Amino acid sequence: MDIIRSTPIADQVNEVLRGRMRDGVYKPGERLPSESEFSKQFGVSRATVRTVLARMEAEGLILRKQGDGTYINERIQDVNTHLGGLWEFSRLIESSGYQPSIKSLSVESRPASEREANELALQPGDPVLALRRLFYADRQPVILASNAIPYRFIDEAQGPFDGQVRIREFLVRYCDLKIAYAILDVSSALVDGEDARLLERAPGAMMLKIHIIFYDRDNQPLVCGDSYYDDSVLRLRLVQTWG
Amino acid sequence: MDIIRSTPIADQVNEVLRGRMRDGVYKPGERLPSESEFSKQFGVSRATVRTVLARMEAEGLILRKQGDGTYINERIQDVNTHLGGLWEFSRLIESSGYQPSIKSLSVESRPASEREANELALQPGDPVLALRRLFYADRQPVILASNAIPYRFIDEAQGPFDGQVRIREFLVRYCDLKIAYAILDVSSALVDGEDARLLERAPGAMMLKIHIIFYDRDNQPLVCGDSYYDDSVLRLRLVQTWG
DNA sequence: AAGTGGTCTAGACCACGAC
DNA sequence: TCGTGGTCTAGACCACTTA
Repeated sequence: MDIIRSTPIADQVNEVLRGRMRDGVYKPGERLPSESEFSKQFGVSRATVRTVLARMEAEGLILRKQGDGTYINERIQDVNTHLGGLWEFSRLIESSGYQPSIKSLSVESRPASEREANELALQPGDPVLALRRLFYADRQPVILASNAIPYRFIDEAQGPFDGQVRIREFLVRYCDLKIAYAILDVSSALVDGEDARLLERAPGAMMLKIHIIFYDRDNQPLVCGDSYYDDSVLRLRLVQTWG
Repeated sequence: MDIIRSTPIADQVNEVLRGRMRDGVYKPGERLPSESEFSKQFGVSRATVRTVLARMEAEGLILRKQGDGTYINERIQDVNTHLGGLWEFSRLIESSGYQPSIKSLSVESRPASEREANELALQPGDPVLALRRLFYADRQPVILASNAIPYRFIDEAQGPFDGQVRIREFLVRYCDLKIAYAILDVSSALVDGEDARLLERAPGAMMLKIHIIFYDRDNQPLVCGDSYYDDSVLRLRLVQTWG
């Protein structure tokens, strides 16, 4: 591997190891080289190797056993996601084996609802940019997402808005903002009327509803939104690990 | 603080800091002492302090800002859970402000269904211990959980079985097994008949369904199960963070 | 006994934010 | 400029598994 300064060494090692796992250099269920072996191989300290392995362990990709070794978790290989899957819809659709695409239904500026104002720390009636988007798995609509962003965040010089872009990228490109964390509420819900029609489901169909608010490092709310998620097509599969 | 060997220093520091947050020594939104300050204060290396803070950051409890400082995230204080909330039902109910209790509906040995056999790496018909439990928030039933454990895991000398115990503790006490990770599928579902009656909901009520399989470090499946979760009473609120 | 991951230290340098 | 968190190193010792 070529070590380049400027991007953290740990990230580079991370990429190389994930690449080797993808390419089958290390096979599912197999035992990996030891930490000191990696340390020699990459010319980095064992501590650095360990931060990389800790990250992979937290995602369930590997299993480490004291006194024994580190093994690739063959059950996580294909599909499964981290919590991120709950909202990184494109990646989720992709990992379920479909071709993801986004259709922008509407991009408009309007006054914030009371709930939006409350969640985004605005006054009711302050302008927000409202995005309404439909996510497709291959040709089938599977997720209907509605988001609101305080209009004052938006640098209009960057326009026109591309409604097909992911929220995270949207915030970077048009607002120069970075998400630090999100709070999600998961519930079940019925879809009706226009929503059902867009999702090509019968009125009264059961779906998962995900309400989400994104915040930045300064604890400023950036975006809020509701998504309806067709769990008859997409599986919502999560991994939970412990120390 | 009294430093005791035998439990890791990082865990002890962790406990002390969480205690101070609970007790209001550090208040929501407030800036914490610097890493080197903690390092001096506890007489441990900065690296140790950092592993503790990293853990808290991953749970969304604190926000760290380079060049500035570390702040307590006031939005996470009260209720919110980590992914663990999806299945550590007692803790979830508690954090929603209710008194949790568990009623054991049935504890029986029976042959594994085809699906169970598949998920637990058994032959169909191999015996499993089937637990059926109802979780209450105060006096209201909110979660109906059905789990199956391969019977060969169970050390009968430890019996009789206590159906009111949590799965994690059950595995430790009766099977000497430790959970390493779990894979969950979240979907929406209707409850009917007996299930609806137990949950005191009308037949055809909408609920969240959580299917889960637990594994140990050797990637051996330990338990599988289905849970119905009344999201009209309990909120399922998750936190997602990024590096 | 040898090798593995788990914990911890002391110290270095860097990037960034506030003053 | 100074203090903060972010990254990395080299080395030590321990606990555990396997042979």
